[in-house]
Amino acid sequence: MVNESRKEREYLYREQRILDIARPVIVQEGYHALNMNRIAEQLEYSKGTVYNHFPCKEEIILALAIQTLEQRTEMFQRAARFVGRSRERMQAIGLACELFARMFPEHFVVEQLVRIPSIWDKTSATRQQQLYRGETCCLSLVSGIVHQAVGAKDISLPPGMVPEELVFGLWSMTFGAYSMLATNSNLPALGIVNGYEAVRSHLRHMLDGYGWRPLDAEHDYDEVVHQVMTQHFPTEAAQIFQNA
Amino acid sequence: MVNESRKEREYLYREQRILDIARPVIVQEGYHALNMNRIAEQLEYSKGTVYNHFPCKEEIILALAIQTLEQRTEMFQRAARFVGRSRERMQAIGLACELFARMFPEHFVVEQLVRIPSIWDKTSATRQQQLYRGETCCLSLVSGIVHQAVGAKDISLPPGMVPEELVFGLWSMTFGAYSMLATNSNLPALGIVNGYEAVRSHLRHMLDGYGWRPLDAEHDYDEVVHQVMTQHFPTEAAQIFQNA
DNA sequence: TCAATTATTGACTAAGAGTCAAAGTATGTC
DNA sequence: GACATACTTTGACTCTTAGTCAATAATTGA
Repeated sequence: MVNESRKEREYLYREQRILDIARPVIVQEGYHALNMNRIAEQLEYSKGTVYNHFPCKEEIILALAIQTLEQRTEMFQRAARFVGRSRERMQAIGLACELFARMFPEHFVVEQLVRIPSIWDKTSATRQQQLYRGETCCLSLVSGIVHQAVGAKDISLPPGMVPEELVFGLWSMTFGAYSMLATNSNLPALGIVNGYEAVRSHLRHMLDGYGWRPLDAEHDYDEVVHQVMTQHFPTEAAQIFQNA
Repeated sequence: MVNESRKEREYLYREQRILDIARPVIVQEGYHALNMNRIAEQLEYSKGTVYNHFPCKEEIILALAIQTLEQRTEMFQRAARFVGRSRERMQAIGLACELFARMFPEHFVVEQLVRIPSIWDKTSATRQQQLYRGETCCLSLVSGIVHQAVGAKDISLPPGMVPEELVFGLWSMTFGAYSMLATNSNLPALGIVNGYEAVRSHLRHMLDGYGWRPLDAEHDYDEVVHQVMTQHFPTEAAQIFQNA
């Protein structure tokens, strides 16, 4: 049984290596540059062996998306540990989200790729479920904070709106903005110079619009950001804001 | 010269036919189902002739994106003609945006496709410029309304924020939400039942958060929507809201 | 030691993007 | 109407790459 687990470990290690080979290729040279011959060559195994791990190219893309989503979830979990009022905790999530987007801008490219129907449809239901579970986990974490807010009467949602739909709004805004920042080189010409700052402002104003207490003007959220950063994301923050 | 222009007309007509053939294939069967042999066959011309029109497959995708963007711009222009206070006119744009998204949900799939770096990089600078011009036109239309609002003191933007950055927020939210609605089949399971309604609410609350007067509570924006719909989008509204 | 099981290989097939020399068509001139 | 010139269309061809699978190699357990 010791051998069995050694083999298993080696198998998983090789699977990880395939992803480690694929990611920089996709990120730096694009989807078309990613081909199975090349992966096999770099892996120093034959193509058939690569196909033992992943039944098709698309499955590798999905595996990459799942991996970054797990990173993201881990960062969200860390942020959610912040002890404070509901909106302070949401601010912590907002910071985690921005740090994640700046550390892994390619995530949004891979995420866009994997959603292309002709790619998605080729992947296995098992891995699709895995991505969905990751998404669900991430969303529940955030909607949990909204539930806390509703419970504490820090916010009162419009009639008919559930916490998940509020999270959908925050998610849409960040997904839309970070995707465009990653792929639309026209933005600077349009006058959008500091996209990340704009997103921060929009999220705050949106929550203000919903009347989530304490409002931006009633509280020093920059101080919260500072605390979360030093307490929960010291290395990440140093990496991202070194030049700022 | 009459002959010359007849030939030109025929050429443009055939170009349009290529796009008309390509669009349903991409929408219904996906990117991979779109191949040049098939287009040539349906066009009843040879592959070489198709290549005379478009130097590569990717260029067709970009041409499709430009076409829908033109549709969108036309609808935005119609909405912007609404005479009223700045936020009423923005509400008109919001309606146009939703109608567009519901009439052409595939636009967001094509838009996502065209931004994939390995697709984008194969297209000609000329057509890229064309898409950028379309975007610029659409965005200017909307930021014009924000300028009107600032001028009329209906809104006062936070220090350092330009009107274009506010529009970037609205754009991110709608692009993100409509893209996910078009490609993420996990949303209902997550509790997001009526995405379009949620987006409407988020946009209103975000503008409220920025203090754009008259606030949602101070004015009957549903009445504005009704007016814009009957005055500027009678057929579209009938088509979309027939069952609502 | 050896049979059975499991893993690896890479030549092979299939499909589709993109090319280009040859064939076909239109136009203008005498 | 005959012919030269310019432009258009064609589809067989090459090339790349996804995916397969019978043959080969390695591992395991008795």
